[in-house]
Amino acid sequence: MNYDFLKIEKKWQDFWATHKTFKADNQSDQPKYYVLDMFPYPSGAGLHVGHPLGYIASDIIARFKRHSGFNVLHPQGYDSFGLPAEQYAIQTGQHPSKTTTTNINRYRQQLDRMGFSFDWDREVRTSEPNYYRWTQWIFLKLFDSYYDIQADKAVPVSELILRFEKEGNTNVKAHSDKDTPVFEAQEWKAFDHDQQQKILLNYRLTYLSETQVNWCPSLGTVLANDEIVNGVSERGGHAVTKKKMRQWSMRIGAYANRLLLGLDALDWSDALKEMQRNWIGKSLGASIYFEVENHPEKLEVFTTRPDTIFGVTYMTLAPEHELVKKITSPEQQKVVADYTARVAQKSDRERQADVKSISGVFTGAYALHPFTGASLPIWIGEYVLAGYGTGAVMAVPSGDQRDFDFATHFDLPIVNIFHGVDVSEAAFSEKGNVKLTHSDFLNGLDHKQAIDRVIVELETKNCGKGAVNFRLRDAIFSRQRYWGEPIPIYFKGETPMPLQEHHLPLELPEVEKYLPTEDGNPPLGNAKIWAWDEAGQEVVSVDRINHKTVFPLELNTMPGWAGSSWYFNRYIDAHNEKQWVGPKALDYWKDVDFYIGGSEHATGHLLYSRFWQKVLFDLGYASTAEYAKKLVNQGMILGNSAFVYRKKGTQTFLSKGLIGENQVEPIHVDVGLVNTQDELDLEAVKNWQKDFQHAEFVLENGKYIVGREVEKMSKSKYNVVNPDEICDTYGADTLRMYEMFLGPIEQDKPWNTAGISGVHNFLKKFWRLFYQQDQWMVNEAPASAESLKVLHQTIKKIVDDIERLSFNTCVSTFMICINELTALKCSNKEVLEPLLVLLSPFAPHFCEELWQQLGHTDSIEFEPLPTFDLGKVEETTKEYPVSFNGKMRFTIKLSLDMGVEEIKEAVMKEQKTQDQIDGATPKKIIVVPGKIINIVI
RNA sequence: GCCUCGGUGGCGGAACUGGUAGACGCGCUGGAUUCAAAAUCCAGUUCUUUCGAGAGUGUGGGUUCGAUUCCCACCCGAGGUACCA
Repeated sequence: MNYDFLKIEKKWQDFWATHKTFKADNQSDQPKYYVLDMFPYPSGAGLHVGHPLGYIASDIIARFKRHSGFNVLHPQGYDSFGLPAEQYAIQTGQHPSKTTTTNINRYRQQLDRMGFSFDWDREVRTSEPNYYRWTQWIFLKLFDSYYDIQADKAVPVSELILRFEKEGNTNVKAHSDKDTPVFEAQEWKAFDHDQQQKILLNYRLTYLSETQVNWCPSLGTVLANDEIVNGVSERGGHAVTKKKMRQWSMRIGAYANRLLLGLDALDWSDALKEMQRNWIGKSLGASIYFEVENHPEKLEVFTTRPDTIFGVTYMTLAPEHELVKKITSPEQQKVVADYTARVAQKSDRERQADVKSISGVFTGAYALHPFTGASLPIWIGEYVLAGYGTGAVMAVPSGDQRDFDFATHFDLPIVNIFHGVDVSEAAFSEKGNVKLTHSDFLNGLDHKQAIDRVIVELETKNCGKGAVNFRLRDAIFSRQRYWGEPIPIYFKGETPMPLQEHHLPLELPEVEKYLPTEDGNPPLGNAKIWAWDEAGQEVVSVDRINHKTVFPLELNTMPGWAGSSWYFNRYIDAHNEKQWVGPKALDYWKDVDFYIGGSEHATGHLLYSRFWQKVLFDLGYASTAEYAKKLVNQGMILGNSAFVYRKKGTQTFLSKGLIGENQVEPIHVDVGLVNTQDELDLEAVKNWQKDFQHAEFVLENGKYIVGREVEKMSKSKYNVVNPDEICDTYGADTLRMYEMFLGPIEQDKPWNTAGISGVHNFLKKFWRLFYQQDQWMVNEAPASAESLKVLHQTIKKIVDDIERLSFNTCVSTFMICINELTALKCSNKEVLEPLLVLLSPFAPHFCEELWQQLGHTDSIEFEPLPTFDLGKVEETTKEYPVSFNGKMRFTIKLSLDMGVEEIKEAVMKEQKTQDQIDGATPKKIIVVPGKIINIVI
């Protein structure tokens, strides 16, 4: 019997599906283990060999843990709301749900072929009402909560209202909008409903506000900071500008510190934790309030260098700063207006592009130095960002290079406050031991001492305080798109009103057009039935809005990250109709034990989901404050692009070796047209694209050899390798093992189909220990000592390596094992049976089949892992290398249980007989038990 | 610029806490088998070499009896981030 992988793999995939082998129970006496993959967005392109890398690794863990006696939860689903489906809908008019379903079916087919042990009964799709109902429910929970700074957690708004009724808001310490008014209990009670709601909105964890947003005209939507890369949209690379819009936001800023502190306890890669830390961007410093001459307003700045306060010679505001309009002197009105208008027109990209050119304008107003009372001109400068700190800086040209450059450019004064430092050429921004000068009460103090002192002084004078600032901004939550979760809110005038829990799901309405409306409303503005009848408690026709109980519903939808911020919880109890997750199921599964996915989600999904988890934890719904204590980032599998070389301006293509001095342009050709020797199939390439039909190929040694380059796998580079094709030619088990064999899981590595034969041969070799020319080889005779030693060494190594996620060395270990057993002609059941169990996480179909051939009737999946016997692995004696001054001279066979002194004695004896060193006396002998003996002469 | 990770044969990579560097696989070379091929098996494969040996893990230093591994400086690559005050 041959190794017929196609037949075997089909057989076992069907078996697992019909027997629901991987269905996990929410109740068990076994310990639980939750293995999670980042769920895919089902794109139209299908999977390439890079996609399953993480799924293979997590599947190995899941299967390994089942063998180790765990009740394993290993679910999978689809993040199925998103932009590509909607853009396809705009082009074709096809409903996105239709294309989404098609794509999901294709994904499922491809996933099934690879033999993953997913519990598909728990599948979630974020675009299904029975799922997004709970996404909306979480939105309502956020709407109904505020962040209490004293309790350091989210608390229901009902408690906030009780406090307002009792004592107003003067003593309430909570994260809230800056412009929240101060009121007493009496005043609160006197407010009407709308006024009260408006104030409460300033506290809610999700709130409406007029904010500067990143507006992408091409996509017709706002974008969150993490959706913008290098000043253009992450998707499509379109320009992004600033715009003021009334938008829903999430008060993630309230959690900045906890999100930062929580990282320490997580078993995530340092790189990823560092990315989140930088993104959160905590800095320590001070807030300082400057009086403005002849104006009641105060100018607040944040600085990390309050110690340089006496070096301040002017102030700079961001062009968007709200005080700009108020304080600009009449003479300066025009230049200031021109300047701010010019800056507003620039896109983020343009603004980032000319970071080096200095621009700015004087407002005509002056601020007063809090200690010296000196007049400080207030300027506007592009280099000050509206979004960071207060959007205003105190400029210290001697201590900050940007301030220095600005001052030099506009001829503003520079005061040197650093003793013995020359600041004529550049600012001194080090925080070393240099003492301050020209700094009044700070004279003679160093950086650290001065900061402490000046904060005390600021606080006594009531013009500043020590402060912490975070770079992390609140996350804009509204998207002007169709294919996303509707926000469960309707409007009574200006006041947003939440739907009640029992009204959910608020289902996405049908629309005729998926584009925004002509008056700029989001696509939901096209829906005919999209108003809320308060009396009937139902969604009704928009025509009825003038009726007194019928109100418009929110037209924006939620962003892509909403559904993915909690899906891992839903898997735990995916069919619960009454709750987001049932407490009993949650209590059993709790959190994710092993999470795997790409590091590109560091500042998006992985931050937002931690935020939501903490909110849900504070409110008593989630079981832990961090849902994934262990996270692994799989690397990318890169494509091995193939190039042909066209002689400039001709249709002549030169084989790689013939390029020489010729001017050529490299052109991508499909990697499927090239064999493992880099030889191009000329007939196939002519049929592949019209451009090549009349091409002339110049060959070397009768062949056209292509050039190779490693790049990201992508359709446009024609370097995509389809896993289905690999499964057809080599089988899923080979593909699984080969992907693991390519290199460390966390590392990027190039795909090379040529290398796969090594892994495939391994499986064939292993098969031959069972069958040779149709003859069943397995015998029940006791195995030889050598065979048992090979077995036990293998078990030990594999178990160790899986634990440290070194899957590539696991594959090598299996290969060595089978090579040795083949050499020993070992076909003993005693050896092969445990090996099958050990190998089955890697090559599950292969092992199930042979397991059955060995006479078992149940799946190998729950077979306990074989244990190793150290006595069989270790020998009682061992060859020790003996080196002299680190150089190896001879080996000596010693008993393992010898003590260090005994070993030394034996070595000395041996050394004398060998007469290796010419009469020298050893200074010392170093013995590392089990490893090496070194003699120092 | 700053932060993080990495740099080992022709290639992917191994060497886990300092202990015989290059496991395993690809590729390549030679051989067996075959009419031939495929498949399979065996041997060799870091470089240099006067065949004694010598050099060798990005470069230069250091610690150590001993360094791919630890320390310092630098070079290169990847990812993140950036007028962040």
